[in-house]
Amino acid sequence: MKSEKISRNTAARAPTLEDVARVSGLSSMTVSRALNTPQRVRPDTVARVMEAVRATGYIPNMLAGGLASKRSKLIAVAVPQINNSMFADTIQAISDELSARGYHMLLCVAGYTHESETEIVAAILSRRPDGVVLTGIHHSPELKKTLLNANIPVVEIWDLTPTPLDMLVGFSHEKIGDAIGQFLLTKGLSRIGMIWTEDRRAAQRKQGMLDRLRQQGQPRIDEVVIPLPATLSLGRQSAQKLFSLKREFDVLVCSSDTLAQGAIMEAEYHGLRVPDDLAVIGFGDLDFAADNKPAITTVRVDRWQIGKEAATLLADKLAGENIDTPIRDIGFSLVERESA
Amino acid sequence: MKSEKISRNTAARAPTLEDVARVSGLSSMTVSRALNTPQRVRPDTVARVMEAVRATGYIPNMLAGGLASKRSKLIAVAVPQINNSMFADTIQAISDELSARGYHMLLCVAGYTHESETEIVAAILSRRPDGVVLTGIHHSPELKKTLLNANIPVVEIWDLTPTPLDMLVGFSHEKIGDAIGQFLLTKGLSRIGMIWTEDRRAAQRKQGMLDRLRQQGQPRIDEVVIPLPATLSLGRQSAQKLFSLKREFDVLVCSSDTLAQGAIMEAEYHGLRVPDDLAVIGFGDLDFAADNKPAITTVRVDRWQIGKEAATLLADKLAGENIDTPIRDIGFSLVERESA
DNA sequence: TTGTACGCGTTATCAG
DNA sequence: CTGATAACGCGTACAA
Repeated sequence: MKSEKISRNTAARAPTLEDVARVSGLSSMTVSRALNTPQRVRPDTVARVMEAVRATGYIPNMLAGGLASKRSKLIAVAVPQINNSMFADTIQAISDELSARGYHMLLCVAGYTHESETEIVAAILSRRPDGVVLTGIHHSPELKKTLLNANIPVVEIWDLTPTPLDMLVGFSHEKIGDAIGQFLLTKGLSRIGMIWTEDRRAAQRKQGMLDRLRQQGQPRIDEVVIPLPATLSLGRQSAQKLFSLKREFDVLVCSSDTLAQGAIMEAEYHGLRVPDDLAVIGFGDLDFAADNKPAITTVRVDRWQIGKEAATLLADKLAGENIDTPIRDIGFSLVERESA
Repeated sequence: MKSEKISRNTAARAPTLEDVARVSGLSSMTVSRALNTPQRVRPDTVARVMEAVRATGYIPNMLAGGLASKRSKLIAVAVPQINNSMFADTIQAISDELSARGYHMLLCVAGYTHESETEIVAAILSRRPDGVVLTGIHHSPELKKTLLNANIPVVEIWDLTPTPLDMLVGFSHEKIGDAIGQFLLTKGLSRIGMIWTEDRRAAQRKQGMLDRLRQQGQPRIDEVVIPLPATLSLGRQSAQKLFSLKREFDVLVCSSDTLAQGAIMEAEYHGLRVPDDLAVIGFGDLDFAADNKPAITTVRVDRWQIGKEAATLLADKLAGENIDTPIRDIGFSLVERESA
């Protein structure tokens, strides 16, 4: 018995609530309360507890706490990619807002496929997060079932649908495509080159654009499809491919500002003046778009706001507040600058 | 008693190991083994378990598992910022490697101050992560004590020191500064403008550069200091400020490629040809650097590799492997391209 | 190969 | 306001 104690001590077992209780001469339950709901404990008792916490170097064990209380104070966030300028601000905003609300963020890369997302989310749920943020609205049936079954708040982001799993913060990619199409029509830009990434949301924007353009007859479009993530290099290469077609272009429409920046660079390299000889349109209003030379005409979406609202929705709902508008369309704006 | 059971059922309580055991007609312990160490269970028993798992929709509870086993399968990662191109690739690499090794990533924004990092890490430890990744090597004494006390593997990244807390993957900022200084000397670029962010690692690079330059006499340097994160816009503005000094510059040295890109843009806007009239140097070799026009002369560091090695070190150590080289200097290379 | 007993560290609940 | 007791769901250690 005695040797056991000694070995335990030498193993430097992390102090527990029990240890703090012993040192402070209180029960572990009182210590727990002093830490979590100090207003329900006499101030001087709280002080005694705090003193003992310092003395022991106690650090709460949220695994145990979460198990007992069924609240993990964890929010799981699934994104297709982390090193993608499009999502980085959103993730940062989620993280900031969550930590202000006392939550931690479990960040998972779900990729762009149904399969991986489904597996990832199943794995995620084993952490018993209090809430989940999912990128996009297209999920496998199993995913939906699993998530509904888990019975925790979910926010889908970066897209729009009248029928979200639970809550949603995003915008309509179709409408953005439509707006771009309208813009092209208005400007009389009919010989179109597209530099487009493969993901589903980009595809929706493309569809919206085509739908609009086809109202005025069949548009002439040449397209280069590229894998994610979009880079300046891919933008240049793709523009190069388009130019090598030896066809005249009025405009290059790109699925991200990064690609647009590359396309502009390549155009100028080929002696084309932007926008006089060739217009270029991007998407995202990334931080360089406004200051690029020429400044990039693009579609602005408030990536930061998406994250902030998503986190706020979750935290509010978990705080028991009533969510009157679980669907938040944060909209977008076509920002006409120099490049088109 | 009976009503309790019913209420529990209607409350749709998540199925537990016990439930799976009941359905499969086995003990919960066997189910646990079938799930975690299937090789120690008869194949047909495993099959029965899997069947029951499907039937019940069981999802393991890692809070309970972690509490019992003292292994959370969680790695906490603290970075100053998420939406910072410098760290994004590293984070992505950590995430990828960790998930391949069966770990999840708790991502925390620690900011650039000691205080916040210390608090963050204390909060982190309450999740009982199996390991921690910290950005940088300068930590508060309390942080070190807390971390050492937690007795878990730690990897510090993005910097170099002979005395890490535990393990380390990074490179020497001083040496990079030295290399840049040497480059300037070799090229005869003596009228220097600096566009520099405020963070500590950038300061180290600056110091290294100055030390080298001073070996050849007192260099003439004008500097614009900017807050993080670095943006193209800040690069342009800073260059503008420098130009407004009405002094002649041979070179603009920037603490990141993003700033360099902006500086180049602003220089060209002022009718200066890069590098003929003015050289520009960046840092990071971000994905646009090589394809910028002119291509940016910069210092390449393998941000991806940092993340991959950091995660591997942790996972290896946690797997009980012996780590012979806990300090990994991944080095850097000065990439001379068009801008300088 | 499978099962039993117990403990992990905390919180909910109810009693004082 | 404080304390005793019983979960929470799982894995360790040992027994069968």
